[in-house]
Amino acid sequence: MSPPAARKRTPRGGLVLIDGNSLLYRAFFALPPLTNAQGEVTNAAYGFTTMLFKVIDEEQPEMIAVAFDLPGPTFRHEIFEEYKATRAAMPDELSPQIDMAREILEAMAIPVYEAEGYEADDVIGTLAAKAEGGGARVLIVTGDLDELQLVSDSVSVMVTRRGITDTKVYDRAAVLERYGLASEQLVDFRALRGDTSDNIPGVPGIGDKTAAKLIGEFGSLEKVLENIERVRPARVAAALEAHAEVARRSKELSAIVCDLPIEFDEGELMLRSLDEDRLREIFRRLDFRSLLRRFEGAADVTSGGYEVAKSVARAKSIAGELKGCDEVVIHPLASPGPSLRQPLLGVALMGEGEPRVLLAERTDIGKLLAPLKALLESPKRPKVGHDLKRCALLLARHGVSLEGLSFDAMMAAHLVNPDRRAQELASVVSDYLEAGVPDSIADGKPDASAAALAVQHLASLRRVLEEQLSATELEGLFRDLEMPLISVLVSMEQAGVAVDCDALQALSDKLGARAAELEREIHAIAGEQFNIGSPAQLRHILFEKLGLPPDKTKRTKTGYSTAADVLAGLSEHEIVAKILEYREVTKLKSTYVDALPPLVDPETGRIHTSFNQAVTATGRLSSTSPNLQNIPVRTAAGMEIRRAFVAGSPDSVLLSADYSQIELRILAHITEDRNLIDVFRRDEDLHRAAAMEIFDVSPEEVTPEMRAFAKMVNFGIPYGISDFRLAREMGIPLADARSYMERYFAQFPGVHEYTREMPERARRDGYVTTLMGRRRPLPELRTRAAAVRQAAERMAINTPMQGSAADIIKLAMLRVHESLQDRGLRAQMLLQVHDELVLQVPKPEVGEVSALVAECMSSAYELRVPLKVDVKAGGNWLDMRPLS
DNA sequence: AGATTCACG
DNA sequence: ACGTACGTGAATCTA
Repeated sequence: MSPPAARKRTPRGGLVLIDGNSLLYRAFFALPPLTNAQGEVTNAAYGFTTMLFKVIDEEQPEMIAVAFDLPGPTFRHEIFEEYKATRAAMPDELSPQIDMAREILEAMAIPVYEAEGYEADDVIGTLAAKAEGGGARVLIVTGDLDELQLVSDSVSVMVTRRGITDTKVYDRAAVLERYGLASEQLVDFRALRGDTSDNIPGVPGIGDKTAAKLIGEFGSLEKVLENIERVRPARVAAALEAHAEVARRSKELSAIVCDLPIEFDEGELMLRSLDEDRLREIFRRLDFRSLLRRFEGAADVTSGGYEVAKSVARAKSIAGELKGCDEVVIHPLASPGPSLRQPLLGVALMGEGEPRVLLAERTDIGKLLAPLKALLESPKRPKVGHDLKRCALLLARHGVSLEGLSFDAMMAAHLVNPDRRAQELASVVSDYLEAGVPDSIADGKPDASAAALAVQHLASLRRVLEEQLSATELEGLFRDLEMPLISVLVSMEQAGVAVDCDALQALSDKLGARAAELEREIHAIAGEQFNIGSPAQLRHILFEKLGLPPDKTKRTKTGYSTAADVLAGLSEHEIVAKILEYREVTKLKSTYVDALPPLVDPETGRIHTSFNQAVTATGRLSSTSPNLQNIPVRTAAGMEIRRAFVAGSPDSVLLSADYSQIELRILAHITEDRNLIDVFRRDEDLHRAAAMEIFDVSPEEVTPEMRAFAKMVNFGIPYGISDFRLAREMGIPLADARSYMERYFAQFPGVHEYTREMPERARRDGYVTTLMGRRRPLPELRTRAAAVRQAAERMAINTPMQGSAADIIKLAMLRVHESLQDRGLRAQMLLQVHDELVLQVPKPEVGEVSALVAECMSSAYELRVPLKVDVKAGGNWLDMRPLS
């Protein structure tokens, strides 16, 4: 990298304006508290300076300036005393860093502007307006989204996102995409919505959505207020009416002043040569080593003992080196986030020597990876990493299909301790290695030194965790189940699932209309406008205004519960049913119908969920962004959503295969309960059979109520249900529930023994295990606090069942995936929903695939009872017909 | 950020 | 004496 002194000046380079305070604040909170040799904290000054160089390097501006706030009140405090009143005072470690930054700017010959009684953004707004008037292009750099209001045809705004180096540049189009508004309307938007960080009040009850909708519809705050009678819903209109003055004042506070009396002197703004000697002195004093290197000649090999490679030539020689190694540690450099949409900025690799960091700076990452493609794709060259699924997905976007996944530290750490949610690299390292770790490592921040450190740590982690796996007899599960499953999940996530957005749009309109209608009716009954979505306001209406008797046994921390089951049992009052329907409709609309279409990948036209393999304490997968494991199915309205999940091509169908009562079959297997085993072997109706036992009646005498009761017992057992809860759910006396449970246990003695013995055994062992040896420590079983201990006892009962089911379907997934490949079928697994697999299948393959999937699933693991699988197929996830 | 509610197995 | 069914993820309200 060339020192900035040698930078070229492009004639049309434009003006860069930097919000000094905002960037320093961002850097201060984003970076670990770095200190120099004297113990002074320097993180903010360091981050600010890095950012400054980055912008100069990348933008090559012709002119540049930095604006700062001055201490003391501003004109905004005169308008509104409380302005920024909630803001904490500047941290002690930050203020001296502002002086450091000023000193660096002086050495770099960059002018600083400030104005008494105004903030840095007013100064920036003024300079931007003047520069724009003179025909210059302007780029504003800040950490403050409020400055987006300054975006225009020739002014764009670069905002920091996570950390400081991850930024996004907003032009008019980007503002419109994010807010659905023109930049000029953002002031109006903020006036309505308010801003807690600046303590700008806004209108109570109006959030992002409503504010954007109103401004989009009417154009400006003034237009909204003029047309207040046209504002719907009435609740919002009332709020506007009551707080119109606040909104007007909020607008005044929010608007950046663009006409301060500041002289605009092009000569002063021109980017000039910096004072290298002085800068070197400052950087040395502050211990800014990586910045110092810029002035000490180009050195690719760093002092940290790793090499940064930015050229294809170096990539080739690294590929040569790594060929001689048994295995390769690999760690991607990318910003955190959904892997399929993240750009890959580099890759750290380590064989037997020092780490090598491929960094895509001027060369496309695909070109850098090309020499390593064979190595990365070879199943015979084992790969070690952390979250290899993410790594594989990032590489796949550049045409590299990572194979030979051998050791994933995230997965290993999860198996060793599944109750620990945070499996980020940094926390795994700090748990298992005696090494302090800067947060930057796990964040996967595009930082070469962090990535180099990461691969070094991974090599050590691998040894430590392997020992732990072996000590807990988890190697088999790790090696033969979880590691191979990673590639299967990669292929499922890449495939994605097709969604009919038109159908969802139509459904959204329908649900929106219904919600509005219900809202009107509920307000009419209540006799006032209120936010039905606010439990606090709802409580007030139901229990105080309407005087409904609350269920005093159902209290939350903030008052009486208004959860659906409580509400349903509350009263016959007509408002209750309407509230329940309102809840259902708004839930479906916001969580699914409106949330799914924006998640469709523009490149594939499909939704790509992320399956997390290292989250649940029982070994299940989980699914995020979006969660496709909780798509509605239970209600009529919910089913419409499932119908929008489609095969994606006219010559394919969706095929769904699910295990029938897998957890209870596992229970039969574990307990060896004669009666339960027989029920499953004879493929009887389990709930009917249980009802016959409980009520001592013949098959024909079982009434629907009896069956429903037995069903509840059957489903409750795996959770360790209490007689108390059973009585309440069923609305029967406790004594009755108790005697029915006794009858149930008398007929299924093995089950009874299991529910008594399992917690006891687990207390002795300290953990429970699943059929395939997955382990969950339950130290709470030894605590004296009854509630805590009993909760752990229920986990001891539930985890072997839920966890074994997870083991079995994971094994089935491996076999399905492999069988499809072996047979050269085009069918593709898309989703796993705990006991169900969903595939997309070309129509000609349906017969073969259906048989294959059923076979793989039912023979995945041999139990004392058959594993029954039901297979269905159809054009969407709802309308499916049974196969097999 | 935490609490509440509710979607799924 | 104590609380009362396991495991998740997401949207929304509130402080």
